[in-house]
Amino acid sequence: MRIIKKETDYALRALYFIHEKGGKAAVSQIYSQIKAPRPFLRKIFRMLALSGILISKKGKNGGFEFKKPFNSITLADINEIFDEMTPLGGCPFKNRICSNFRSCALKGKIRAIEQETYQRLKRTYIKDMWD
Amino acid sequence: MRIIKKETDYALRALYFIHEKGGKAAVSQIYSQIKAPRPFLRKIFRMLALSGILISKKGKNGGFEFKKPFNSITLADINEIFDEMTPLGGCPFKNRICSNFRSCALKGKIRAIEQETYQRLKRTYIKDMWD
DNA sequence: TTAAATGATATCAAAAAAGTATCATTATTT
DNA sequence: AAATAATGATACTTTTTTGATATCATTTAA
Repeated sequence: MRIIKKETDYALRALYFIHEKGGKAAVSQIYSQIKAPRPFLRKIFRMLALSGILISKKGKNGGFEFKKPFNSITLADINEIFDEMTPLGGCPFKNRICSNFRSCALKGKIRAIEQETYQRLKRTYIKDMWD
Repeated sequence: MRIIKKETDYALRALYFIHEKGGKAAVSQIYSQIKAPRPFLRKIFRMLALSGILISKKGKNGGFEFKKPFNSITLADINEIFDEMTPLGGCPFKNRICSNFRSCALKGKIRAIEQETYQRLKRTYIKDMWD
């Protein structure tokens, strides 16, 4: 079972770091602190910006700052940027849908469990993850 | 998020099929019914036998039958054969443990969520998954 | 004008998951 | 005894996903 991806892990650490630094930082200041590869973290940050978690400032002295308040960000907010949930009525094995899709009783049960876990992520605020 | 692997999925369908067939069947009778590749299902069945879920009978007219009663088998029983949980105190990214393992606050939180999901699997009896 | 930041995108590499192939062993049937 | 049909064991291959790079364009402040 894989709850989160490495991208989510890096994103969480990076967001926490920015928060501690007063709410703004550039990738060059962060990546070594959280042991993330610079170009990978850059990609992650672009997605965080596209998703409305951060605002990016280009140019010298640029960087990223929070758009969504740090205290309001949940683990689900970050996770869903990097990992898709099975849609309602969908099969958890997107690419390997078998021919009994219609009558398949399992997919709904598995998805329900996935959704319960997702609800748990929704209740987890990242600000509390370092307590 | 990936709750179960395809191996678990096939195993569930196969066990249900055996149950419907009266409690005993050979791989050759099952694989086409559940749309699983024969050699893959064979490998899966060997693991189910090694794990004490099934008993195997070799030779002509051989096959597999339940060792553990069908009604007592949970989703967790099957899942844990094919997918390992993060151990207590361990890192969910086994292969990419960073240098701040000791002080890492995240790994415990993520594992706790994983464990909650696992507890849910433990409460799910496979006999009920076709209701 | 230069330096230092992000935007965008294409590509690559490593790991995990899914699936195959093959030969050995065992038991039943003929 | 021989043929058949099942599992045991194991090594290998392929496909998919995840993690990571590389590169060039654009923007902005000093």
